Amino acid sequence: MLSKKTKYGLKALTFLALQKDREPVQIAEIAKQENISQKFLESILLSLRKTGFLGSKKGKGGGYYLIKDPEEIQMTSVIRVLEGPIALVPCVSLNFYEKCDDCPDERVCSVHKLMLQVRDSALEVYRSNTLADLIS
Amino acid sequence: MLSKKTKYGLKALTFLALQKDREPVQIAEIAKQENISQKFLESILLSLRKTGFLGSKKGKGGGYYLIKDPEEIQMTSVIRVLEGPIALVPCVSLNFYEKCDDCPDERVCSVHKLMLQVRDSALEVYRSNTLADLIS
DNA sequence: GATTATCCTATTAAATCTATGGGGTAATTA
DNA sequence: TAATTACCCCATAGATTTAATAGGATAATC
Repeated sequence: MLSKKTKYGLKALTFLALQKDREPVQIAEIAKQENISQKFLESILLSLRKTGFLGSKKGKGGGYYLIKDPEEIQMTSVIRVLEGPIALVPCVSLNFYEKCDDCPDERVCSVHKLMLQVRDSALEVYRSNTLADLIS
Repeated sequence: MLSKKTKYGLKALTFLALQKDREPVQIAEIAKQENISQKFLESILLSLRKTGFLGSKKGKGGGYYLIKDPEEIQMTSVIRVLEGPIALVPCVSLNFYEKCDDCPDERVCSVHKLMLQVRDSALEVYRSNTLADLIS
């Protein structure tokens, strides 16, 4: 299941991408428009800034704004930052690989075999979608 | 992330599918071979029996056995029974649909748009895999 | 210097997942 | 028919993760 963090983060990114100019938008306004807990959104936007998706400005007239063009923001990187691994099990994860304790041999593991395919199919979707695709 | 329940359930199904005949296999043996907590596995096998995948036999020489051919067991149904929804958000789920509280209009929701594609791609994988495919 | 709005840490509340415990029931075997 | 075997079922506890909240610090603007 997709976490609220990811869901809210995607909605916020979409909201910011839809702004005509790249003027800063306050957390409070995004939270209100998208029906998100303001404090929770605050931490999400913060992590999106730290990972290079957003810029911020303090003081009056401040807020958050997109730092790149929506066309350049791939869903693979957004998902990995907000949600973590794209794979459903660590043993098929490209960026968060981990061996299973219980599994003696991945090469003959049925779960591994199935989840490898699921990962690849999800990856293809995320790779072929940018933020720009989501707002069109 | 895939739950242990689903992971263990898939491993158990695979294990049973690999038995030459359809002789019952004891919970204890499956648990040992696949490194699964016996009591936990017990509840998983029970739910697989109740949903028509497995049969069981009590008393000496008893255990669980596959009730259908591996070719007839689609991953879509296995996943739905063990894991629940295939979709990552309820608003794009075919079998477990639910409207989002916060979202005023699904048709213009970016999360909805993205997750619809992810669901479809996962669905295609699960539909094209039977238990037989996982053991070959 | 007052106001605005982000920044940061810590904590809590809730939900879900995983595992365990203990006894009950049915089938088999002798 | 008695003993053994192995599934059946309920209840609960422990662990982990997620979601949300609180409170104050910091920086920029007017």
